Amino acid sequence: MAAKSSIRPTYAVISKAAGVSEATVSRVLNGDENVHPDRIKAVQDAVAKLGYKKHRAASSLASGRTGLIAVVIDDDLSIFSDPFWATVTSGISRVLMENDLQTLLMVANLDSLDGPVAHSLQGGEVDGAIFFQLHKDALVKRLVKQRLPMVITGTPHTSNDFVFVDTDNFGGAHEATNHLFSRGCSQVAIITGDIETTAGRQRLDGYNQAYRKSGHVPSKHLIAEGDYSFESGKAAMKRLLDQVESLDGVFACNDVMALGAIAAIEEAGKVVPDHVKVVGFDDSLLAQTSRPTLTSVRQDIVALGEAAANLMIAQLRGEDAQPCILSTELVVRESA
Amino acid sequence: MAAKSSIRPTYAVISKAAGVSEATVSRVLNGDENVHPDRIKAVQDAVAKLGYKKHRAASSLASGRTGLIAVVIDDDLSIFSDPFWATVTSGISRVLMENDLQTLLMVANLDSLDGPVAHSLQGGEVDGAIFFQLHKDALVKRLVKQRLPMVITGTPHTSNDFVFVDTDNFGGAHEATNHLFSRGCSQVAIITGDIETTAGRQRLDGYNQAYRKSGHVPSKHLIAEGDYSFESGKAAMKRLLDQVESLDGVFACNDVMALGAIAAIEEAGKVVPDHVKVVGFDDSLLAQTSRPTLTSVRQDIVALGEAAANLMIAQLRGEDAQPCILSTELVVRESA
DNA sequence: GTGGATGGTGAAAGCGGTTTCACCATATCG
DNA sequence: CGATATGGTGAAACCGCTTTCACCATCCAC
Repeated sequence: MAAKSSIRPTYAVISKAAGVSEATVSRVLNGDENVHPDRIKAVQDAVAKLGYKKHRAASSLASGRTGLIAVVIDDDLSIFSDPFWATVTSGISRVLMENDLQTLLMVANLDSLDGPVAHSLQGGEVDGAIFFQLHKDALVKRLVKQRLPMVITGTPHTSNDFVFVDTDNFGGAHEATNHLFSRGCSQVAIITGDIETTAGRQRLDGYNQAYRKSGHVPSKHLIAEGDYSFESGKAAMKRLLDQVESLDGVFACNDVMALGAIAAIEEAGKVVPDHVKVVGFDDSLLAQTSRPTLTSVRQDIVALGEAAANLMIAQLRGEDAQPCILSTELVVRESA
Repeated sequence: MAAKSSIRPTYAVISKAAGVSEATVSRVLNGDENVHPDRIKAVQDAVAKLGYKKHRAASSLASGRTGLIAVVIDDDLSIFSDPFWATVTSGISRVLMENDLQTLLMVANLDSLDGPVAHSLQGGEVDGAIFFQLHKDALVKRLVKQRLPMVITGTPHTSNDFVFVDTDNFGGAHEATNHLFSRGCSQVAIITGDIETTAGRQRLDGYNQAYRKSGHVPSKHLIAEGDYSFESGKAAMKRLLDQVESLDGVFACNDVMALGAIAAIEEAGKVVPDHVKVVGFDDSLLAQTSRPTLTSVRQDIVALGEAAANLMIAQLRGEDAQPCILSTELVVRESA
């Protein structure tokens, strides 16, 4: 038994100080309605005076609630280069902390239905889990069945069963594409992200719809697939420039690929935005520091995290949580 | 009492299945030496067969150990734009998980000695804490006194008392500066980071020493102070160009400022690297995607996290943990 | 062969909360 | 006015694991 660094007061102490039973202390501290105001006050005073703080482990053991929410991140490439998840996580963490919940971070490969993460989540070690960018939803589906409260950040493939929050990928892409047309472009290409992901798919859909609405017809030649990396953006742009001579606008599904595209355009001896206009997505730091600075679709990433946390809290309260789509905003800079 | 989603086996079940007492089950599961091999096997078999997993809360309550390590991040600007901490954290998290410890994420303002974070840490809710970039060490000092195992990521100001891991800021800056001289520069400036931080100070020291070793004398005019932001880098560079006509090299203490510097240089009508060579620090994604691509000092950020986690684990085991400095590597690209 | 280490074990007492249950007051009803 | 709900309360069981303690074997030395 590890020596306790300091002797914390327990219910025994509080109840004595307040002149009530431990049961009543518990009632007060858990917001039970049926306690006489006088005793509520007595307990609260004692708690304040003695600087009492509940012992999490003891509370968990007795109640079955841990006060822990897992934030589960697939152990993927993107994490190491993209500040996105860090920002979302900080939003989540803040809201959870305000609600007296703690954030348990799990970075791991989620393919296995049997890894340590899966065990933790199934083993009742947490009260809920917030997932990021789902590639495979086998694990999540199972957890839903076990009635673990969950929130997905990013739209899942089979959306009906899950509670999720997401940026309005469709709307953002739509606006980006429209912007290029309104700037006078007539041949607008798209460099997609991974279209296996819903975000990638939705951005492509937004592009397509904007294209059709503009009266133009989106040609297959104008669609190049990327994977969110700089190199893929550059390569895709090279292909596009080769195939479509009159190309004068491109919407890249993230900022990194947009920079790749700009690199390719300049290597081809053309100038951004004079010859080809470029719009990115994310409005990351890159968009502000690149030259030319990048017009980009901004998403409120912190808000995304906060929304995820709030949906989780709603579920824990037993309220029913509706999926939530956050709107985007186009930030116009030099590139388009 | 929340209904348990599934009935987990308990010691009662295991001990019956293995034909031993619960005490012995506990001994086996906690690696007690003095148990007969036959019983160890019996228990292990029962555990495997029944898919037993320890109940964390119960274990914590009884043992006083929570199995939780806090990763504490000051609620600062940098977090939202810099992927640095995310990467470190993922390294930490991985190592902790491999050692059956969990990562509790706390993003909060650490100025107050009395906030929720301080309470959690002091209240025995975690077995240890890993801090990032310390600005104020009042809280940390207090926790050290309370004998909470701690690791600081980044060199603390008063280093003697703490266990910490850090990148070799001095060495990296030294190498960067040397590189500029070896490329033929003679007037090499530095754009420092926040020199209130030890990292900022060490990088400046490395620059100074490299300068002296080269036989040149570092002039005060060659030192411009920045704050790690793009704008500060740009402004600093503008000042430097105004003051030192013959300037032909600059070492910026991070990549973002290096990009700011490049922007200022080009605005002044000069060319990188022909007229002025630039070296950054971090080797972030920015360094690879900027144009010209950026020569930068690379630090192994994941390793930094892993080292921090390993130092924590060593402390938990009662071994004494020595501070640890990770070496850097200069990645040469177009800018210098 | 006896006394004292030593290894191996189980019963039982916690750890610090939560929750059930029985109980005593009042308040409400017919 | 007796019978029945209702609010408020404390005693005690319990959550699942850890650890102390007492105890019984052995094993060793003398």
